[in-house]
Amino acid sequence: MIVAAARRVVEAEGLDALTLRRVGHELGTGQASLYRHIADRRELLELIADDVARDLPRPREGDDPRRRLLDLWRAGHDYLARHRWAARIIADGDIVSPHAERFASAALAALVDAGCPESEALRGYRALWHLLLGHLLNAHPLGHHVGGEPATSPGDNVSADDPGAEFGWALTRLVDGILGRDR
Amino acid sequence: MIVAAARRVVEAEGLDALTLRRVGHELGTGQASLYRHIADRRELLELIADDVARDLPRPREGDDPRRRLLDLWRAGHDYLARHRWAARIIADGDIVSPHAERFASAALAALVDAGCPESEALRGYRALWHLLLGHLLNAHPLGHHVGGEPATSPGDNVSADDPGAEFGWALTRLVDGILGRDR
DNA sequence: ACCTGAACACCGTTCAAGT
DNA sequence: ACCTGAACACCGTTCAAGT
Repeated sequence: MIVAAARRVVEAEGLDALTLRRVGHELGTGQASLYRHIADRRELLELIADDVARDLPRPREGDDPRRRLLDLWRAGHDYLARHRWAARIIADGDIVSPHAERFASAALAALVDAGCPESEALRGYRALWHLLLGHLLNAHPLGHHVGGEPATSPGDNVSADDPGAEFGWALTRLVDGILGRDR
Repeated sequence: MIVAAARRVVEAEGLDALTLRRVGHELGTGQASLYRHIADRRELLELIADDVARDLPRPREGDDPRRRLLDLWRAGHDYLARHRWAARIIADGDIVSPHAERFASAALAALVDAGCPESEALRGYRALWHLLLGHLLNAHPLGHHVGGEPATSPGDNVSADDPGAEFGWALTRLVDGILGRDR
């Protein structure tokens, strides 16, 4: 399968290594043959993006709603952090991914369950998604060295070297801001 | 000046149109001549990214600190939204932009002024930057059509069609979450 | 009818040849 | 010494020629 071959390349060598010639070679065929199955390179990117989206996490049952919301997004972040190339694909093109919509629906529902008014849920979802995307796409914020080394004060166990924890910190703040909860 | 020529191209025709041949033509010279002034294409991107960063907004004086913080980020967003290609450059490479650091320092100081503990300011800054970057890079969140059309309820004057206002909404929530303020 | 080698129009980058 | 035309090693995409 062409999607499987493309994913093998992209997981092993990154998005820049994903050329049609490389995928063709992986399948033991010429690059021109790929055009029997896809319209262009963009479509191939769309297909592998949807393929990763298939394994986006589902919400866990049972926890309290706010916890469930936070865990879902944190799990989504950690999963996509292992497949950063997917974030790059989503950012460039206007990709429509059916499998991603399942995650989006779950995230929207979790937000409402946690107490977000329905009229704000969609904007809240988008805000969370943009926060996630920003974290995935930019390891180093604008002007790395602002303020010198991260002032690791006592009790500050979240360093920039642990992107998952850093996202978790930001996520909690944004969720609390959306839910209007004081900590 | 080579940077000016490159910016002319990128502003008029977008980042994908920025080829070295095109810039060379703009300057009335061959593409090979550019290598007298820059090491490679990446360096040219870095130079024009730093060039936009020169005009990033400065904080306004006088307002109350929270307002000043919100205005600074909102102005930063609106400015970069007019130069979206810059966000793409920052997202791909590990760009170090001296001019961007001035904005970053101001944003950090504004956060502290607004009451953010120093030990959290850097993480707060990064969270805000990632939210901004996510907004700039992704016009359409994962699976556009979740929940059908944005449920524009009465009093909901922020639609997805106004990216500036949408960012403003998310920004306010994240800032309030960081500052631990209840609305 | 289906597949694909070879070609086309690009790209960033290099380097020997020109001044 | 400085500049650059022409070439090189890539791309995505097309299409006529092969089966």
